[in-house]
Amino acid sequence: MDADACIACSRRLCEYLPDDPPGQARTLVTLARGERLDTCREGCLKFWIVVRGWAAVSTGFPDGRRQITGLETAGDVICGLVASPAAPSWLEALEDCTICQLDLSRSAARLRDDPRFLAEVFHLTHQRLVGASQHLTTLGRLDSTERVILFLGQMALRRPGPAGAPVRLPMSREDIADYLGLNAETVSRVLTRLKKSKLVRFLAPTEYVVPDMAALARRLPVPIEAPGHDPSLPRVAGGGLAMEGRIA
Amino acid sequence: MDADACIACSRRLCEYLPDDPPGQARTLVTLARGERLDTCREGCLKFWIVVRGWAAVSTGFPDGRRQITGLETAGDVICGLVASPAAPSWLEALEDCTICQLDLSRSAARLRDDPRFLAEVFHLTHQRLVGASQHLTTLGRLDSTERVILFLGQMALRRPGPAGAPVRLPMSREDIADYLGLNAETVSRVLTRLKKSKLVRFLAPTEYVVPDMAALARRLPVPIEAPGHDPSLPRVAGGGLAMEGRIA
DNA sequence: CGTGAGATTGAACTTCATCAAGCCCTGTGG
DNA sequence: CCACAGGGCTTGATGAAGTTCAATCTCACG
Repeated sequence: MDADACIACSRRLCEYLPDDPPGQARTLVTLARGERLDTCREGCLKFWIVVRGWAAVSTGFPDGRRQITGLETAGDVICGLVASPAAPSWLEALEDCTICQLDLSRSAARLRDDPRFLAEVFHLTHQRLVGASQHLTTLGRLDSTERVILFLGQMALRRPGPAGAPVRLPMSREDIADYLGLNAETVSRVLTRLKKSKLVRFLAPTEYVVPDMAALARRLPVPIEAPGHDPSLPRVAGGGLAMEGRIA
Repeated sequence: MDADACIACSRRLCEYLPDDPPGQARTLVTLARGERLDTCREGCLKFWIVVRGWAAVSTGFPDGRRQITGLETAGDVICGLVASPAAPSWLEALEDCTICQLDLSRSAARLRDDPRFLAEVFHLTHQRLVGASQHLTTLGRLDSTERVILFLGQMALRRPGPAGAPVRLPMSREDIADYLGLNAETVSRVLTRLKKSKLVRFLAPTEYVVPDMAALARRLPVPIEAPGHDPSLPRVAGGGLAMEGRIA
């Protein structure tokens, strides 16, 4: 198994794998853009950790409408349990990416009594809930310009490296639209307006620079922050006592 | 303490209260319409259980925009940790209601190692995440008519009692609008259109009947189901082994 | 150099918000 | 008992915002 996977996965969920044969429980999957992994319905305990590239948690309607509920990149953990019986939900590669898939089903009986594991999955789920609630508010109460500004700001914050350096957009206009509850043409129009206003500068259709993050933030009624990362808490490497900072 | 509270609370979180003085850790709060309970920011472990009436989990912007992210009634549990540092978030009474407030902070050290408790809060958070993701998709991809139809259908399913009986709307048009990402006038217009189409019949502005739930459902690209209640699993009374049905 | 996917732009149209007026119902005070 | 006040609901007129459809442009790739 590629050691890079473990570097990306700060949560170290794989330490909960069964001791015996390392076999099928942990696999590295490579997805080409557009490929999907389906969330399992019932009776399985799977996790996906993005190792490289960007992927989207999406849901779809029979008539083709699609909503992206989360954008995930290296180190992000998706809990396979998130599937709802209502609408199908899946993980979709926005660009070529690598996913570490953990199947802990065989250890389920043991893990059900393991406080460290339970605290870890609680923390993951809670982080995701906070992110989902913010995104929900974005879709419900921000207009198209505000949504795009917030998106550009958040992507800039999530990119590793110094502030002010170029940000790469790992997805198409249509993907952005499906994340923001808009359509591709609207996204494009908002982007050209933002270019003209000098709030962002595009080096290429998928690469931009934010010259003045504070100026971006002033256009929004909410602070810009990376979703799913609580800046008030130190990131707990190694997992396990993740509730520490919250239950104290 | 009112015994009704414990009847409403199928989760029985109060069994995790410290044994010693029953004191301040468990209080019944009565809220008049519009009153709020603020989510605590840091270092506390509180839960709210709605005993009677309806309340909303809301967030707000400085400019006055409001988004309701969840509608809660008797038996629903709100995890106080849900607060995000970004925008303020609170629980707001939509009508006069009673809330059982549990403060487990003093037991936190013990609970951090209690698998039953951890499984319980994980389950609560997960249910909430599933609901939030569905609502997010609703706001992102359904038009105003679809949103209102889904809302009316879900409220009908959440009401105890036989299908087809009258449903009471415990909230104003503006509250509905803030839940659905619309404004009050639009909600009103959609409702009159639905009345004319005979899909719903209104006995009063806040009471309606759905003569044919299947007909409602046919107007939607998603099935109608009560948020936060996974129909595929039996409701586990008494809490504790709530992960049983999921991790197996 | 052609091809095709993605991005941009324009024009027409639909949907929803905004502003304003009027209605319904309840509670209150003369 | 009636008049009135006020909150919530409804309805209309208008305009802004976003979508749809279609045409064009850009650019990487064969």
